[in-house]
Amino acid sequence: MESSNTEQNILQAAEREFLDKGFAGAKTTSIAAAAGVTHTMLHYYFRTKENLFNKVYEQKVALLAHSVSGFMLDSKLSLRLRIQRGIEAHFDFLSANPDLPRFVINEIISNPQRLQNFRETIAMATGAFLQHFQEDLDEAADRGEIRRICALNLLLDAVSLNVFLFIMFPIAEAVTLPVYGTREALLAARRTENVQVILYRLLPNLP
Amino acid sequence: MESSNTEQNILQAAEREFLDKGFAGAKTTSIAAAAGVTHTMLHYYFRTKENLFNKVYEQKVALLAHSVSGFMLDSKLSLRLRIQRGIEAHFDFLSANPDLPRFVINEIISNPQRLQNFRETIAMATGAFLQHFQEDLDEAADRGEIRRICALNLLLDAVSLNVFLFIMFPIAEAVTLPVYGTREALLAARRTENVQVILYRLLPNLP
DNA sequence: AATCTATTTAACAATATTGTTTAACCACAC
DNA sequence: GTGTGGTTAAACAATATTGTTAAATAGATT
Repeated sequence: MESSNTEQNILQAAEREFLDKGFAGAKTTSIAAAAGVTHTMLHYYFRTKENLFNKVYEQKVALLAHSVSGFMLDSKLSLRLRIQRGIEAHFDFLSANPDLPRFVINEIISNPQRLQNFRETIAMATGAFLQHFQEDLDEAADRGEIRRICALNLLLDAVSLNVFLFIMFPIAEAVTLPVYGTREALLAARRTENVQVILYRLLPNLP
Repeated sequence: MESSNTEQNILQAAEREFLDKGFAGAKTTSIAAAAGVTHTMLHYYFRTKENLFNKVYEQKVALLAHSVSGFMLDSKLSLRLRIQRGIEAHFDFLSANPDLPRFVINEIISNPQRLQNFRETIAMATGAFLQHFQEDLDEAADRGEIRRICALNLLLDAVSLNVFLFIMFPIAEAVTLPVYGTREALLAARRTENVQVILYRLLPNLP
């Protein structure tokens, strides 16, 4: 018996289907077919489509939340280097999970109730991080290492630069393919550029 | 008789519904109800759901394509000022059409065929713009007014910063509300910040 | 051997959704 | 007045989709 195997197959097929087509666009029959199991088995394991979706969704929300923690490398490196590494880690995470942000936001849009459930959680988690991050920024600014800046703005800048590419990938690829040629070249170029943008943003005015 | 009025009512209701829920999530009955007309009328005017969707979609793709042209202000202003105005115009356009990018990309993801139809169109239109823009950038760099930069990178930087906020608005709002308080304050802050990021990116190294 | 679980096949029920048809109504134009 | 086109209402057909059920099989567990 490959019990957990079948369950995993269904979950993986469901993940692919939900990510591509959203909740409404995904069909349980199509998921079952993609998973190589019968329609009956899908309901046997998950009873309802909603149930199956929630399993996938919770897992993905947790992943997305985790992705922000990539910014919090509290090493002994310089602040600038820490920020650089944080952005690169975030970018690499998105490379491995390219349609995660679109999936999560789409479900929130079509079902706003979902956001309410963890609205406060978000505010608290990021609030704590931002407060600490702001202190680091201010201290570095006091030492003249960086330009003075609002931590929230810096965070949004970095996340915007990184996430946009993956959310709009097909369009971005269509626009950039004549220049970069390959997908890999595009990713490499943007990974570098995003870091540069933030570093220039932080570069202090020379005296 | 309010013939054109009914048709417009349907189109507007369809737009709202398609933008919120996507093609699969939108229901013709729900659209008809929202438009205040009968189920029959919707089919009388548009025959099929697909038909109605295409009307909305084509209109939105045209809008999105048009939005890039906001960057091309060929005035006699300095390059830096032209870029600043272009970004602001783009941001304001997105403020007025906040879910346009998500709508267009979602449909492309769930129906990749759509992209093929205007893949070359995109490449050509942006290609022409980028070539001209790159010349302007190079000349300004020669004069020492800005840092030398790839036009495509600059375009992606600006568009990323602007578009991300609107695509992820509910999440961004949840994160930033404790800091900015209101939606308007958030928008104003990001509008300014996005321009700043690009201007710092362009700031030449002092000699 | 008896039992339990995973599995397939097949048929079925319930509902939602898209799309059509018909009959009737009303206003306006000719 | 007659006809035309927009409109409603109601019923209907066709299909898709979700979900359930029953019967049979086979491996593993007891």
